[in-house]
Amino acid sequence: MMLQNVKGTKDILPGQISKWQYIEDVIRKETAKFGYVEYRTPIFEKTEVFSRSIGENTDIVNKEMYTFADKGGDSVTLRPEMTAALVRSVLQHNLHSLTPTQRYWYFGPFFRYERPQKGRLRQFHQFGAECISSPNPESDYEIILLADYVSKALGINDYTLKLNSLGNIASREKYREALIRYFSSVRSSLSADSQNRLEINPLRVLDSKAPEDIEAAKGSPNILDFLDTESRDHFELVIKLLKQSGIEPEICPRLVRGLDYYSHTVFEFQSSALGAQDSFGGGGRYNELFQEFGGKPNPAVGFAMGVERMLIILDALDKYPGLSDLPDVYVVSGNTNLLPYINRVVNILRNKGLRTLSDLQRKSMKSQFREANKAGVKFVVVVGVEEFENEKVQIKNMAGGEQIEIGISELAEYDF
RNA sequence: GCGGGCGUAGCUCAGCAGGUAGAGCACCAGAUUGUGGCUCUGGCGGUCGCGGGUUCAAGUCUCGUCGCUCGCCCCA
Repeated sequence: MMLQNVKGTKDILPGQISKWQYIEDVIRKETAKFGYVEYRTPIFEKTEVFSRSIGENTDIVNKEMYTFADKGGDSVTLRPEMTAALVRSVLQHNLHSLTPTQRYWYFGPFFRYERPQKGRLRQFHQFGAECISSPNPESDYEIILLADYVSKALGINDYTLKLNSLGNIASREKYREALIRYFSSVRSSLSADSQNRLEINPLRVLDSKAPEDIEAAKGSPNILDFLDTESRDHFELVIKLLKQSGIEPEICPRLVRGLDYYSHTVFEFQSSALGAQDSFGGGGRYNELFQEFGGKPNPAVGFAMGVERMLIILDALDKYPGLSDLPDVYVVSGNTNLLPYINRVVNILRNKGLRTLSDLQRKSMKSQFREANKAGVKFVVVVGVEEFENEKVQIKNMAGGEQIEIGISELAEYDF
């Protein structure tokens, strides 16, 4: 084999690019409806940006980060997610003190060193949004609604919204203790992985896929029973607002997420069109992250959606509108001596705004027609010796086959 | 890091119980010398992922290796 791409990376080939552009267009339109503005940060950051925020004992930090020392000896990391980088940037530029609320969206590549499988790559793309500086449930609602708008605008109508609350820090700590007590009592029936999780992050025993863990988790305490009044009120208003907007969340008390910085609301968007990795989006509230970075406490909530996973869903649903990046016109000629005249014609067409091709291979007229046909143009403009001598061009409609002749002086005004 | 499946022309694949490679599509060119799509004819194109082993002989058996893919872990 010749040189190949790096494992877990994908070339986005020209035949696929219109799908990407379509998704990006939809994202721009929908986020604009909510008044969110785009945010771009560097592809890599100092390693502490992620290790400190995401959690030292998460898989992302432990084994999935692309971390390396640069020539100066600094440890840098290809971003595995956006939230930490964006919080770093907002703090650095004091954007959180310029307006009451900050609303941002982003789109770009992210990197995680994992074994690739369906819907999981080492370089993948996420679209996401962050709503910063509001502690209130209406911002949780707004963020989920934005994800809903984008999903539905893309035609993903039948997704499942899984929703849970981890509560505030006090609630979560109480629950954590109860959970450790419970799982310790059935420890021997847990999978090896989960016995390990019990030490590191007991919440994650809950969403294990191992049958014995699922069985064991059935009798586990319910996190929702541990929410204090503040946490419960918050969660209930989020649910109420969503329902009023026609979004029916599925309450999943065992939904926890792999990033340590979440509290209160957490959620996932799932679709049956995907494989084992069935969630195409997820997010939650992160009220403590600003402090982690040394800033003043500042509440926020956000989500991220996997673009490749949305693509899988759209492919399965065949949900693309008529996407076309086909050229409009091909200028055919059999005679290279006519190049100046050909180019004059080509330029007139391009200045009309038509996507115009011409032959670069010095092929026969027949071959040029074949290429024109394959390219999918609606019109061929024929420029031969006779046309040159008479200052004319032939215009052939490829669909019907009819052909007319007009003067080159009329070409600029001709209605194709 | 672990487990399953796969690896033959650009693509999709065939190749029976081992005897030194085929099809369709795609691509290129012709079918009475300025015109496509249909049809016909011809052409280009493969060290059968790579390396070792068994054999007179391996795409076909065997071992290893690499790659792809699906799944586990975890996430988007």
